[in-house]
Amino acid sequence: MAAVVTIKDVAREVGVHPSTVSRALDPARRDRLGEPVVRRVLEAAERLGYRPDVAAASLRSGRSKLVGIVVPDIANPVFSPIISGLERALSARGYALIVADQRPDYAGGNDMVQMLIARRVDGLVLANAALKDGAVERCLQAQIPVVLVNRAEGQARVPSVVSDDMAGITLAVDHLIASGHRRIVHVAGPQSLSTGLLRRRGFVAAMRAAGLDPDEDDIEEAVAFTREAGLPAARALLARRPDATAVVAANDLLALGVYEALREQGRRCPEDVSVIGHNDMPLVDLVSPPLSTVRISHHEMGERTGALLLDLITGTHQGALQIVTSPVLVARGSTQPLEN
Amino acid sequence: MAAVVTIKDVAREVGVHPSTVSRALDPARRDRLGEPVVRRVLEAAERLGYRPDVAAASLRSGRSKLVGIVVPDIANPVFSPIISGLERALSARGYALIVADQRPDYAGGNDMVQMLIARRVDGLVLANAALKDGAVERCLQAQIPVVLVNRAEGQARVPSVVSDDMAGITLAVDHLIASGHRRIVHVAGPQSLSTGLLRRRGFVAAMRAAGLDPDEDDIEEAVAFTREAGLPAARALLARRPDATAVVAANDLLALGVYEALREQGRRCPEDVSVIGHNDMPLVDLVSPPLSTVRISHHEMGERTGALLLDLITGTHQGALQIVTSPVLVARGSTQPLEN
DNA sequence: AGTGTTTGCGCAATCGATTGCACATGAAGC
DNA sequence: GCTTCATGTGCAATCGATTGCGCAAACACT
Repeated sequence: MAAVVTIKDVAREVGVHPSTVSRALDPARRDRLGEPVVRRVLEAAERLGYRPDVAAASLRSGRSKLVGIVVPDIANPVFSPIISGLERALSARGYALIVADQRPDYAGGNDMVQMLIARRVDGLVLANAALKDGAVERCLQAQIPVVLVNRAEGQARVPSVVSDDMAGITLAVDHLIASGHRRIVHVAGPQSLSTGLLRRRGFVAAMRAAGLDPDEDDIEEAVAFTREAGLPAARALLARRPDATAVVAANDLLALGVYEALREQGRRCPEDVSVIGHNDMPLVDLVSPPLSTVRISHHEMGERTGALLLDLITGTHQGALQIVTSPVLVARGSTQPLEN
Repeated sequence: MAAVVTIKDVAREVGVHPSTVSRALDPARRDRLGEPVVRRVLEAAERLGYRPDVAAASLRSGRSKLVGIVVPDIANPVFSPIISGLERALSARGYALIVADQRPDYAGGNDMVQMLIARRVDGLVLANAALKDGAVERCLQAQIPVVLVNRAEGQARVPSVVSDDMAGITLAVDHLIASGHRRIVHVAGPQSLSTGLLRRRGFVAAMRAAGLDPDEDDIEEAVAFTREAGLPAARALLARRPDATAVVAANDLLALGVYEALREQGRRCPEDVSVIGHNDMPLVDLVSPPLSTVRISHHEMGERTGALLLDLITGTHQGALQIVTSPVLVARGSTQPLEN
């Protein structure tokens, strides 16, 4: 009873050739057939409980209806909504998603990419691209559609979906300036990542636009986008610039590291120093004080990545290959107008 | 140049039959061959850059080296570490992971399970099982190995990996009792989920063990494991039991809902009321006050789930089919000894 | 030396669906 | 009434790897 139903069973049932069933089941090829046959095939397939064997179809056609995503860390609250949005966009069109976690011990991550290519994925999403990334090369020469998400590449060789990082930081800086702050410093992210680089550039540009001219000492680069990396960076920065009244962090985790550094020094946030993050991760509204930040809709980025990739796979794409989403400012309790 | 290398190419190169190459490449079947042949095949495969076609192998052998997981919400901080741990365990042994997000609009979620079965996954992980779950039926009759994680089923028909919920709640209750609390109430989770049910039972049992006898009014069931559901439940509970000095929440998100309810009523935590959660999600150490909770290692649960499932798939399993991990108490600022 | 057994590898069928091509049927054109 | 086409369906090869079976050579044994 649990015998698996194949296309032949359906063909026998209806009294047609298997190839006819194959065509009837494919909406794109359906119209080459007579309407009554199609109807009978569909009905029989339904009744017998036919499920196409993806492996067989994939072997013959070369298409797997599978998309791979490589992420640095699935559990990172930045990436999980991206995966979620992506999965939503893909499954709506019959594609499934393979998630590969980037092991830190494989520099470049070609390994995961190779694995996914060996699995004959129809497309690939890279959520971990560095500014110059070897994995991108591999995809390019494997002729496989690929979209970068969250982080872009140095040269825009491949499509990407990112937040407007420069604009986001500008939002943060302008918010502080509007509150009267002038001595504003920046905890930057790793400069090997587009997010780290662009946010730093954005910081400098926004400050200049306000007539301020930050120098090297106003910026400290954290080695990673983590709380752990944020703490020493913030310590160093606050030591160099004890008169700073506000800190712009390149992301929320770094901002939390700044919180810790301030606490160590017995300085209060926001009374002594305002702090603003970036991303608006879950729960940052509940930390103390509630973190002001710049909201990026990672879920939406995931969905748009999926849509773009599917268009690329089916060859129906038109429109921009570089999608940029607009961040919005979320002011909470960690920033306040400068007193006096 | 980018021509894909098949097993035939390798065979021709070495001067043996394709079947020999197939055997030489499989460690399990390798020992049936002569050592020099194996060596030459391996060398040639490496040199030519041979990558097995998973679709073809899957079609013929019926094994896909693919495992599916169904989760209620990828972005939920409870599930993402599970996925992460699972992926780690699987990829170490050459399996890839397909993630399917459970749409709320499909009651029972058989749909996702069907999709995964149609993709010929070798095994399935269900992270969303209700106490009586139709999806489990499907897996059972599809004869496909399945492991439940995080939530167990009512009857233990299938293997599962869960935290010891009763023990966890006991930890929480005992911690409060040791701090002098007596009027302790419980915000329970949905009773249709094993986590909700067991934690509630655990609460009652632990209280009784301490010589206290909680009644219905000391417990309020939230409709979901969310902050949003926690708020009204906490409101109702605190209204019924205004003299309560401590609240045990069935998970951290509910505990945060309790925070909000207390704030509404102008009561302070922990001075007026102690609150303890469950799970130790990321960032709950940074909320105000830092949340005392019971730590569950979801990442570890994911890894053990993967190991168990692989054993089941390869038929090499021995040992328990119901794995229970031990939670630990994490006391932070939201609980304090009862004054006076 | 002859028989029996093991070892090592080739042969060919097979998994289930897709697809280029061939062919039959009926309609249309002159 | 015969050629020309269009339309709808069947035929069979094919994708790449796996695997049961069979056979030959090498070895063991009396």
